[in-house]
Amino acid sequence: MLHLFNTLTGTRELFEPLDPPTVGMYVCGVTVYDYCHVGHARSALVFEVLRRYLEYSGYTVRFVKNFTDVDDKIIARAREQGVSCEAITNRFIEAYYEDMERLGVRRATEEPKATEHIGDIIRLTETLINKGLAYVVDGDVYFSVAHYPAYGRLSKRRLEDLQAGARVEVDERKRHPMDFALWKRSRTDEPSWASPWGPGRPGWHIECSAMSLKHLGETFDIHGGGMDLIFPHHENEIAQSCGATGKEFARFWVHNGFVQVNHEKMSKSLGNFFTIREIFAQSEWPEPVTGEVLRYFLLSTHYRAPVDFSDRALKEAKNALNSFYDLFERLKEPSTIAAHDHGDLNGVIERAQTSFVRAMDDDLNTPMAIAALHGLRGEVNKLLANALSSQGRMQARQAFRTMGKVLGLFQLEAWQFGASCAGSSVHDAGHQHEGLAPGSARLSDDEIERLVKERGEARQRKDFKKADEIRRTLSALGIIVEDKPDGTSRWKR
RNA sequence: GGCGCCGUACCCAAGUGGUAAGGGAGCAGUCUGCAAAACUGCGAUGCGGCGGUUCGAACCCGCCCGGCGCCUCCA
Repeated sequence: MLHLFNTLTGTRELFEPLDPPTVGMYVCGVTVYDYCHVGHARSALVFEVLRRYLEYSGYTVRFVKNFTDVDDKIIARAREQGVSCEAITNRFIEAYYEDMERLGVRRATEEPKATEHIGDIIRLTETLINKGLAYVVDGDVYFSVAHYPAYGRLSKRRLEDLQAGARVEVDERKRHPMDFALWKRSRTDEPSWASPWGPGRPGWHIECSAMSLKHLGETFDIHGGGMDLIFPHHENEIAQSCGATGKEFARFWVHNGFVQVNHEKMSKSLGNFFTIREIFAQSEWPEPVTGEVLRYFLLSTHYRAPVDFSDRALKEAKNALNSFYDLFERLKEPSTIAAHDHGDLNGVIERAQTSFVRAMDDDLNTPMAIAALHGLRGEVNKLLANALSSQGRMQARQAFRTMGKVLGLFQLEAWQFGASCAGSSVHDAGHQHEGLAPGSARLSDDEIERLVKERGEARQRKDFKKADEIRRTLSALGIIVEDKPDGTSRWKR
């Protein structure tokens, strides 16, 4: 039974979908005017994991994630570069997909764009005007917060408090300083669409109301986004949606915490952000490995807590993953043990699964879920030391795959991860590593295999001096050689 | 000024009333030709501080200290 922290109520609540087994979930995506940074990655990842876990729990998820492709910053960026807004948005949507793919973030079931819903937005705005919740001034349309009594429900703010703190210059044409634009009159060189109020474009908040309404209906299960969206964006969405339909809007509001650098929020204005592509470009690991390391790092902190980004943290994530993939490689090695001899494997797996589910059910406690996987790692290592049949080994690997899939971890083959590889002095060393060469290693696999074989031969004739010399050579190139009990060796980068 | 978050061992990080998970690093041991990996053992009498409630508090309440976020675009 999944429990989720609901920002609306400020408490952890039992999650039950409105219309099981379907779950309707809307998450605010990105404004496509620049590359994504780690903060965007975290948000995308958190809600993807929620989606994966809901699916793991047997639900069918309708997952809607939007692109904001009309916005002041997009216009500014286009002007700056002397290109059209479409050129900007197309470019960064494509970049978004590239980044997400490298992180292993699956696409949502629907990914609507604001510009494809102008008609819906206009109709919704008209409804709000007709209901007396919005008014027109010189081709602009504003939402009237004073006419929506529940304003502030999500962010727990009172209009009076907001008024006192408002530091922005007040637009004299607005009836209340907190009134916000549903529709903005366009200047001549800005993108615009015909509307009952003249040519213009939608305000920021209205698109999410219109798109969620269209794709998920008036009331749906989960609405997510970064904590910084609670106010004003989500507050305004609620006002618009509930104002227009008179119905409940999203039932659960889920917000992720920030990625920080040196304990400060990672943001454009502070200039302390790392784009996802920068991290991949600078990574010493192969691309799929870097993606998994980032996932592990981001999921090893609870989604609502802040997480501090650093090279060191990434390295720690890599080390932790190494211990899993090292095990997976050993699980692949052949066993002479009888097929029925599993020890207490079934019990061990069952207990790990119970802990894993309990953790995930508890407001998506991924750090605890990861701890359960570490527990299983230790148990399987012990069983392996006491010998485990080939069948048992496969079963164990499959358990890691199944639970790991919820977090998007453990799906690679050990050789892809750069974990221990069977050396040429052993069986089936046929793995191909082309295209995965990490920046640090200059030797080809063939050369490494040759040296490992040479070392094996030296060991056989007890020429340990020579053997150690070869190992040192390889070690200097970042290649670790491990000797197995049967006298053969495995290696890893 | 208003709203809110965080502070747990050297580092990361769970735990939100019943007596401190897990990972990394470190140290010691087993194994090994030597290693590595794995396994075993060691490590906070204490959870920012001070009070209070309670049979019992890291968890609840109050005050204080330190760090941060939102209130303006922001994942």
